[in-house]
Amino acid sequence: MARPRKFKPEAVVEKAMEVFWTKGYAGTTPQELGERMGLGRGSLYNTFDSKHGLFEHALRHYLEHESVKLLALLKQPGSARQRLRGLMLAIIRLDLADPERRGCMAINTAIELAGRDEAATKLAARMFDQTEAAFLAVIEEGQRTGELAASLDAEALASLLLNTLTGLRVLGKTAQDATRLERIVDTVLKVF
Amino acid sequence: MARPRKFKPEAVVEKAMEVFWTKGYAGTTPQELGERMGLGRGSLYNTFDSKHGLFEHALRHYLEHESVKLLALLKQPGSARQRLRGLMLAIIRLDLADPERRGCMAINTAIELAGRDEAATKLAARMFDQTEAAFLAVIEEGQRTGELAASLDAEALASLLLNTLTGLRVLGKTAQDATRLERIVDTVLKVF
DNA sequence: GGGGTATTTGACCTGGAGGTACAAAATACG
DNA sequence: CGTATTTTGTACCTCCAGGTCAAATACCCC
Repeated sequence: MARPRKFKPEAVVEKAMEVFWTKGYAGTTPQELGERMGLGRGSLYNTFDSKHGLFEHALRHYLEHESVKLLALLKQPGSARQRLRGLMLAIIRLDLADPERRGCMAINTAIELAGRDEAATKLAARMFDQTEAAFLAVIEEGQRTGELAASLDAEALASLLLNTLTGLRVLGKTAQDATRLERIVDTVLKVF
Repeated sequence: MARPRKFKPEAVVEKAMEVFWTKGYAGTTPQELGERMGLGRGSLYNTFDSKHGLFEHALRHYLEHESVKLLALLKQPGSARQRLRGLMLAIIRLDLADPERRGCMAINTAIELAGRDEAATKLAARMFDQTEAAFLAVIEEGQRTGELAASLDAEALASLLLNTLTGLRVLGKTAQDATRLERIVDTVLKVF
């Protein structure tokens, strides 16, 4: 019935995510968004209400894809400890290997927008909860298999790991190499 | 010989710090800076080369005053453990009590500018080092007095605490209340 | 192949960012 | 008291952010 759109919104949202992830919300211009996705601002604003609307889509995409991709590393074979450790070390390596030092988009958003943008704040908070839940699942599984003491407070440990990972991703922004960060991982795991 | 300036540069830098702290670098306009400090942009650009120049002064001021003020809490009476715990709990409370959720300016800067602004990145990194050193001093003191086991790796623990505090200040951006954060503090202290 | 609908393109608009220029004002010094 | 020197405030400038709109275009369906 109507002219079909040339692009897959999904693909555009992903491109937008890349840009926002790298430059932040305020640091990204509609101009650049258009260029990177290969469409004019007109089309852009026709599909997404506003820069902010697009940002929400992009952040949601991050939660549902990028973040999930990382947490999937927890499903690798090995003991609970190994998997928790493996995830954190892998993220350290990824963060340091990124020449742009993008870090975690949810954290970046929390820092930039928390308290001033409700929608963004909620999404970031959701990602924190999601990550904590993933840690909790691994810990509880470790307890069921007897690898980890049942007496441990699994929820408290999950929160600690969430917090640790969050810290790592911030320190990773300025870190020169991995030694300090890896040492942090090994030290925190001593509470288990 | 010449007309004297009406304002104390120190006071102006502090005002600038407040604004950058709250709204970030990109989110702050010269306009607002001028208004908040009560002088025209003319004077402003006459004294500080550029928005970026002023930002560097503001960030440096943060490191040398705000940050130092917080770390001074480590000097309160009590055991090493109590002082470490006390600092983290105090910061949690401060962060949650702030309606603007400004968090830590050095962390905010690392997130926003790391990898794209060398001067800012270095200053933020310096603050991380400074914080870690303060933790290390307390831990080593605890070891000297026999409160903490000499077998502990003091440097590793200091890094862990730096990382923990960093995480807390990020999670504090979206946290509704202190329970999760306080639990993190108590859990991490179990490695001692 | 023409109608109806939706998308695209590019021109256009307003406001404000970031900064400069310059004349007027205020001092210390001779 | 006049002058050199610096600060101040205002006006001004250019550029781009963020967004809107009209016309041209492409498709589906009959």
